[in-house]
Amino acid sequence: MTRVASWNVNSIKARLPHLLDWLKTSEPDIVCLQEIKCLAEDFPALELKGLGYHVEAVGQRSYNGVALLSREPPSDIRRALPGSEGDDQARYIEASFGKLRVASIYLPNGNPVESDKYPYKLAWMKRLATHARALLESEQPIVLAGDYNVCPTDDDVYDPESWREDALCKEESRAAFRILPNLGYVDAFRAFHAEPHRYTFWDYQAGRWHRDEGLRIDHLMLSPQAADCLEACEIDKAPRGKDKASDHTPIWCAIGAPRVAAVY
DNA sequence: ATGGTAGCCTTGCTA
Repeated sequence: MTRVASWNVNSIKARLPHLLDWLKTSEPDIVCLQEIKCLAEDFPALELKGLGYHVEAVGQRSYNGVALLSREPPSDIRRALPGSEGDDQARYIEASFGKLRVASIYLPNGNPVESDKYPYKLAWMKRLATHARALLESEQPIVLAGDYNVCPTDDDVYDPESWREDALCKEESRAAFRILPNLGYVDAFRAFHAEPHRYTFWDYQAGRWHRDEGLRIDHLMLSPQAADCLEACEIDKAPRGKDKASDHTPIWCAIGAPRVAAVY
């Protein structure tokens, strides 16, 4: 059984104590981090190696940045989406851990929608979908994990009307996200939880956490071969309630041993 | 009551 988690930490340096605590109590096998907000060379790798994790990061100064932590050493590391030539934003890393392929994704926010950030988001999502489709040809278990900056439906938003024209909820964003399930990827959280108003992000402002007014924007999207072995998926709200918390909280899933392969 | 918070360093920008 392999446990894969995703957590937008909103600065790895500011969140290192919380991350170390959470790793000790939750013991995930693979962790996908987003918004590390530092250069890869400044990532606090020694502290994580002390807990037995391998570290691979794609960073940039101040903004963005993604990383993979893993018990098993990674192989075949990809550090950008195909077609990202000339795009220096650190938003994608992907690697293999045995037969499992895992990506840590920090999808562009896209606000304000009148700016060039929104077409950048949609173009980035198109590149992600094209790559996600190509990955399926391997017929292997795949987890595309991360901060997608998309609320898939109104059930994933505390106040859908006020968010309807936001880049996280606009219909173009939702349609671009739906390409993944339409290709065959499974939203691991929704495989177990049909109830509305389950969130992974609560804004720092306006008491959103204390009112439980959040968004579900962090997703674990599983290829059919991974979904076949999916045993659990949960949002761990505890880290969001701590002092000096990230505005996101971890989501994780458990993937069991492969079952008997289909025979034709 | 048109704000509020957090993190980076570019004390404005991003979210």
